[in-house]
Amino acid sequence: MAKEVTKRAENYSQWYSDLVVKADLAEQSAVRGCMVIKPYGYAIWEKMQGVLDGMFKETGAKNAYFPLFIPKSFFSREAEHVAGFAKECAVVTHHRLMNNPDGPGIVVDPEARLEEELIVRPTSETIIWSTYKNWIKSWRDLPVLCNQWCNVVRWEMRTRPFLRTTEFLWQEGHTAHATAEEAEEKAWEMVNVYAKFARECMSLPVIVGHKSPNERFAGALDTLTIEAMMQDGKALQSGTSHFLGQNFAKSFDVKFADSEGNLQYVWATSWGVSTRLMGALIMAHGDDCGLVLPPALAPIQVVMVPIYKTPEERSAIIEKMEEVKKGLLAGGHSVEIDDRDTLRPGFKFAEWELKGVPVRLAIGPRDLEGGTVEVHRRDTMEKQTVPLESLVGAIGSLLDDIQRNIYAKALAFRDSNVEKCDDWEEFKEKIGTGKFLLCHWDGTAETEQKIKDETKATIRCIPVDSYVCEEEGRDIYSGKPSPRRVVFGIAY
RNA sequence: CGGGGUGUGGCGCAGUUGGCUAGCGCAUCUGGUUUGGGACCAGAGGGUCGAGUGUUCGAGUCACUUCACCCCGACCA
Repeated sequence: MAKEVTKRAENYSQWYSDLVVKADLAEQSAVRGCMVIKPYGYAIWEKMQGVLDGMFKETGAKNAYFPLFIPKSFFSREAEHVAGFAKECAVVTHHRLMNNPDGPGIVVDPEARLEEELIVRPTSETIIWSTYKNWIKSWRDLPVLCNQWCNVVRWEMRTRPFLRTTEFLWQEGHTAHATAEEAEEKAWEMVNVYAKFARECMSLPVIVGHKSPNERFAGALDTLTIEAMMQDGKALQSGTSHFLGQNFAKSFDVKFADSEGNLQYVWATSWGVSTRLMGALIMAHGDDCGLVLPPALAPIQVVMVPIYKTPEERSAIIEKMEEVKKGLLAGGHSVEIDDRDTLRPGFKFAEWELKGVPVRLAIGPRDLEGGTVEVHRRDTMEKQTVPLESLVGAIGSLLDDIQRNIYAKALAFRDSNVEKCDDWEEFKEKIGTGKFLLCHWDGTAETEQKIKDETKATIRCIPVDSYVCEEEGRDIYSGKPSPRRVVFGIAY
């Protein structure tokens, strides 16, 4: 039996297809780089959506929806933006199919060619700004704060489950402001919303910072990011917030009359997070037994597994469990009783562990007699026996503790893999071993590019709230002066 | 698009220098015993070996062609 367990552990240490598929989160479909998100995986996404949506509303944003198809001509307006996306777009050229006149099957009707091709949105800046043009006339119309939950398509050359799929679900916020200061402040507000969400809900320690010019969003003046470290030491850009300046306003001619009657271009931001966060969750917390979900995002927080021999015992235990469930539901926890009669307890234990359920309760004849419950926590895999009467309170604080512990564990891991580095030879040696290196950088794109070419490492961010190091030094590569250290890492 | 790899029951794989009836594990179905950490025994069903062409008395195995997928790179959230 020990052999069997070892074999499984080897399988699950492969983070992508194996863990994800076997964890019942997703199956890769036959379509290139697309994903089926199964109900359990989708439930996690819905949880994320719910929390984030609430946080957005607190900032004053409102949800809206814009079309999936964007006329090609919209893309010709913002040159820099298009250069960043045009290479990877799906294009609709026809609107009808017909029976194949030369044989069996269906073909595209050549008569049904579109006058103007439609682009399946890779992001919605162009269509949203075309719309904002009509919404914004006066300073009284500002700010405009819209968010959209939708899917987008980017025809990437290389895909990875959850991290870079051809089609993905996301949220994109687009705001318009009267002043640069207000827009910039909004960009910061939103990156901080993401950071708070990552840290408090996902138990994911992230570094907030600026992107270097090379890594900036196409068309942005400044890109703010939250960067996370996965368990292999690689970096994952988990969310971004862009200060777009007046680039889009100028390209789409969005002007407003200020309080003195002067026409001005608006100032813009955009911000988004995607189903990539699901990948972050899996890779940051998962272990050899499967997923480890933070209680705040777990679709099921507590699962109950009955242990019995006879039908009489079974009904008595299930009855007791229903009672316990009521108490837990009243305490605000999501609970499921696994009353499947065809599976043995050990199998169920393993299955729920795979799904990452934070807490498992087992009740058997012994517990029934003694008025106790066996409580198992997923993060540490520890078991303890708790008296029934104090269970609800115990579960509440246990869930809080798990939420904190997962964060602490991830933070400790990251801290132990971030170090300062001032020597180029040492940099080359260490960067491939799964570390973030805090190094001096001369601020030029050329140096960054050279470092990338030689080591695959990029500047993950210029940090503003963790690992901030404002000290004079010399660039790790060029030796030129540098005012501060930045975070280098190998990214997904 | 370059470099490498893999295609054999639902899943994961073995299959020798070509050889006769294509195997194994998991899963499934039936019956029984089990049930506090992924049960066991007995039996059963399920495959035109990715596709095509060729070599051969004979091809899962060799050659060529083609398709699909995976990994590495360029691109990227």
